[in-house]
Amino acid sequence: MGAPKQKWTQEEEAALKAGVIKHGAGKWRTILKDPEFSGVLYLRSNVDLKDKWRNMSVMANGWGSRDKARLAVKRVPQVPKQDENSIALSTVVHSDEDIVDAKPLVDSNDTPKVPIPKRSIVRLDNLIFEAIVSLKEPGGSNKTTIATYIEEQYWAPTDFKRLLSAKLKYLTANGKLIKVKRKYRIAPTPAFPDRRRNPSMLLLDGRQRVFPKVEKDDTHMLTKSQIDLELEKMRNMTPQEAAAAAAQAVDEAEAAIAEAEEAAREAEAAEADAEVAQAFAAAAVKTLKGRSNPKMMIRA
DNA sequence: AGGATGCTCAAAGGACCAGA
DNA sequence: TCTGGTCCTTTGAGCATCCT
Repeated sequence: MGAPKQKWTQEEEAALKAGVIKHGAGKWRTILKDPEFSGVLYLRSNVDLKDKWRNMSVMANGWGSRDKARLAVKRVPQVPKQDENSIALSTVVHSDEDIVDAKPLVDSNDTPKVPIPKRSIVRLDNLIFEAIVSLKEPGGSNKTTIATYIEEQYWAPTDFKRLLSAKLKYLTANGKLIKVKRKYRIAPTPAFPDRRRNPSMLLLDGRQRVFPKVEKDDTHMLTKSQIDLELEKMRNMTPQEAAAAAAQAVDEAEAAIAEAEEAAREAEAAEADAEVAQAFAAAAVKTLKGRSNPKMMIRA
């Protein structure tokens, strides 16, 4: 082999985790270019990141790399991007979010089988932001317009309207959206959010940031001069300071992952409850269908 | 407008090395 | 010898640009 083996340090691993949380798995080039991580990951290529993330995911699944290689589906032609992201992070970052899904993403074994269209799986709040941004309506967009936009762009579930209303309400309550005369527009976001408090910050469409779960007294807007000051500070960082910042990012990322894993466990429990409820409902329907006389049904 | 071409990026699989 | 970790190569999708 050409290059000598370079063992991944804890710092690099943490930077990778933080990068995946920030940009998503599969965005290896983006992570490498991110000044927040490039200082730590400068020795790594995008392929290295991908390989390391693959290893880390394999370990998390409890499979050895050889086991996984054997079990791996034989090279489906270019499974769409975001796939690994959705597999690896769906129980981490996205676990507490509504998902708009075009096709079944995984089967019961969490094994991807069906090639998924590019825009197949997205979070509803991201869609709402995307709709508002794309529609560019003065004063914001109303619910109907947003719904129409999303339905045109994505496959929407049957109870989509209800989900949308709930989500709009939630986002407005959280201060992420501003509602004026039935129109919604995006609330201004802090330029340099405290990521310890907003660890699951996500990048929307490479341009706009979404900050889930903003605590009431948790936001602070920065003025332009403050932003300039922050930028200047970053530029003047010594390697040691940059390393310290990276280490801090690592801690934050790990805390975020732990949090997300907890949320995922809760989601799984909720799913199990829902399955039980569904089974009861199905049994009830079956019982009722078994009765030939409709009047009897009503009385029953 | 739309087809051809080239570039970039990511996924996947295999090769290789080191340690248990 | 086996297994895990890292590196390398191949393949294909997406995108931008150029040309007809």
